This record gives sequence, structure tokens and C-alpha cells, in this order.
Amino acid sequence: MAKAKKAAKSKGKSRSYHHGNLRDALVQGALATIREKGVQHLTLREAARRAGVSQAAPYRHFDSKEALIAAVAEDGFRAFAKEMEESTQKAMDPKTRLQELGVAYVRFATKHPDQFRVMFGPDVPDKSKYSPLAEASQASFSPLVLAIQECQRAGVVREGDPLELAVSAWSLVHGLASLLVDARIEGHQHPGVGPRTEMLTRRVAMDLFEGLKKQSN
Amino acid sequence: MAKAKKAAKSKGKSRSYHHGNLRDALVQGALATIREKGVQHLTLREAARRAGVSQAAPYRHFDSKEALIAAVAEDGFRAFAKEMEESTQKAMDPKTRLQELGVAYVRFATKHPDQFRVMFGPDVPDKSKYSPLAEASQASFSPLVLAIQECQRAGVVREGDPLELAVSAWSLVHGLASLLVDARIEGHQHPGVGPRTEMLTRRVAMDLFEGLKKQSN
DNA sequence: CTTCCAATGTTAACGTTGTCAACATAATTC
DNA sequence: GAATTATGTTGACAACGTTAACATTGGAAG
Repeated sequence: MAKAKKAAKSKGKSRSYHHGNLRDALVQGALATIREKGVQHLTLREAARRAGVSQAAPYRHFDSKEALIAAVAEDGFRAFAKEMEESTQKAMDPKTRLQELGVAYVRFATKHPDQFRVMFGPDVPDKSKYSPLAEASQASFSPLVLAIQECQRAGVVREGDPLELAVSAWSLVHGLASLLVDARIEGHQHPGVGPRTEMLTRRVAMDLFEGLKKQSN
Repeated sequence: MAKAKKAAKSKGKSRSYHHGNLRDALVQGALATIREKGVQHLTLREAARRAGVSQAAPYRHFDSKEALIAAVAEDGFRAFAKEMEESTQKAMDPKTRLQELGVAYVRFATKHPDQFRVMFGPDVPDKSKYSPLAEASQASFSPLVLAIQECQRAGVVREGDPLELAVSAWSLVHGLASLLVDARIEGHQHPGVGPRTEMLTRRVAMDLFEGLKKQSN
């Protein structure tokens, strides 16, 4: 079983015939390229070059370019879920927790726009073909539903199917994140992340919580 | 001036050296390919083939593949704006108008998912490089702001910067549309458009209008 | 009407890409 | 230690985006 390799190959150029960690190296290299030039310019051959292997080596670990992208997206979802979970640690009451979840959602998107695009975009058209991806993606949705249920139990959110309410909340943050990532909201193109964007997120989240309706009616 | 060509070349194979309408034909062909196989599989050469011209002919009308895609996106935004405007014709009161705008937004996205992706996705990274695209895109946002202002005047939506409120409403419908297009919402993958999706949109829109907060507090 | 030019189309080529087949070497198992 | 499996390499193919050099056309100017 012991699949542990001599992961420490220090730094010597004594690159042996076998790489030792090609799969991870490819995913990391692909991620770096995506960050630098966008998914469109990701190239299997360049990922191979970055890892210091030949052009065809990636095919021992990925069936296709799409499979490599799927692995990057999977990694993205894991980091995404982690950040979301951490964001709820600080918050004590359910309402704050829900809000922080939204803030974390948008923050991740603006901090890692290209990763976010790969995660939700059409570069992997059929995500269900890659079960690890599908699972990681699914896992990042559930905290939202849980937070809504907690809010209901605490009496701060109204009754109703929590899944349905979660769709509304999810749509809101996902839409805001997408619009920010596509540089579509005035005044929020350049820095991406930052306190201004965080304030914007809180305001939008408050709109959904309080409603747009005029209350005095 | 008279730029009108003999647009009616009937159907004879008397294809002269000059196509007569290549630009439009290329955009139409590209759109067809995008619908059939997705943007990733769009090829300048195939667009040329569909139009019955040689591989290099498109370069007389588009500087690059990206420029062709930008033209497709521009067309998409025009159709998008048209559908949104039409949807508000039937509604009489401002609140219904706002709601119908959201329904139209999501309906367009689910009816033309690939076009929607091209319009908002990263296939044209810098949309401001193509001013017609940027204008068409901008034009499709304003009806939302107007509808919100009307609602405020009619006293159904609370006071506040209409642009800020519009961002919330926009985020909501854009997020729902994106999630539906990426087949991310359970039970809404297969048909795409349909009464179920429309009901979902109305419900989500109502959530934003009424708020998620428990009112009896 | 003729002449000429700009617009529009064609052919051929270059470098790059995704992918595959055939082969080479290392690691693991018996 | 031999054999099998995992992993990497080389070389090739067709397709792609893009460019350069050349061909044909339609319309404007004379």
C-alpha cells in the first residue's frame, strides 16, 4: 500500500526519469498559468513544460486537457469550502454566520477570479463526469443551507423550505460574485478584493434580508 | 452612400467572388456553432466553411477570433435588451414590471444558455475593447434601474440610491440565471426553460422583495 | 465608358496545439 | 532476480489561429 514517495527531492537538478509528483505538479502549473493568462491560454504542453516533463507525460495522469481543468476546479472547490467554513468560525450568532458566509463567497470569487471562473464556467461542460469535482462542488453548497436552517431555528429567518431559501441567498451572492469577476459593476473593477467590495457585499446581503419592499405600507 | 447590396441572391450556386454579406454570415455561423457545440469548439475556419469562403476571408471583417466572438456577444445583448423591453410592455404597475424584468432576464439565459455565457463570460476578456459590445451591454442594464425608480415613485420600493438597489436585484437574477445555465440547481437541469423555472424565478424575486427576515419580530 | 483603387476574397505557409502510437525506463510484485 | 505495471519520452498527425502574397471585384473619378 504505502504510496508515500520520497516527496523530498530537495532541489538538485538530479531529476530522475520519474518525476515523483507529476500529477500535483501539473495541477499547480495549470493553476499558475490560469492565474497569469486565463483559462483560454492554458496549454497542456505548457503545463508539461512547467513540470519539466515531455508533452505527452500528462496523459499518464489525465485523459484529456478537460480532465486537467477539472482537477484544477476540484482544488478550487476545496479551497472555497475551506474558506467558507473558516469564515463561520468567528461568528457566534446564526445571522452573522449567514452574512459572513456570503462575504466569504464573494471574497473568494474576487480574490481568485480565474479559479472561480473555472469552477463554475463551461470549461468543464459536464461536471458530473468527474465525480471528485461533483462532490467537492456539492460540499460547498451545504454550509449555506445549514446556516439558513440555524437562522430559522433561532427565529431570525422566516419559515419555509430551507433549500428554497438557500437558492435565493445563493443566487444573490453568486450573482454578485459573477458580476464582480466579470468587472461589470461600476467602481469595482480595479482592486477586485478590498473593503469596498466587502461593504458592497454586506449591503446587498442586507437588502435580501430586509427586503426591498417599503415597510410602512 | 447607398450601401444596400443585391441582398437577394436567391439560392443559385452562382456564388460570385464576393460574398456580399460575409460579416453577417460569419456571425450567424458562429452563433450556430456555439449553440451546437459550445464556445470552446468554435473555430474561425469552420465559421468560414459555413459561410462558404476560405479560411482567411474572416480576417477581412474581424481582426481575430475574439473579435468574432465579441460580435456574437453584441448580437446577444441586443436580443437580450429587446426581450427585456418587450416583457415590460404587458405589465401595468411598476412592481409587476420589475418582476417581469427579472423573469425575462432568467428566461433569456435559460433559453439561450450559450449566448448568455458568451455575453458575460471571459471569452472576450476585455469587453471595453469593442465599443459596440460595451454599449449594448450597458444598455441592457438601464431598464432595471428605471423599473426600480418607478417602484420607488409608486411607493412600493423603499428609498435609497436606485443604482445600489439595482445592483442587488441584478445580482439576484444574474446569479439565478448563471446557476441555472451551469446546471447547478437541482431539478432544473434538463428542460432549461419552462414554467417550473419561471415559477422559481418569481419565488426568488419575491424573496428579495419581501426579505428573508422573520417579520413578526 | 474607361481607369484605377480600395474592398474583399484566395492560396500557401508557419508555428502551436491536443492527442495517439510505439518505445524506454523505473518501481513493485512474485 | 524476473516479470509486470506504472510512468515517462519521441515522433507523428490533423486541426487551428494568423500572416503574407496574390487575385478579383465593385464603385468613384476622370
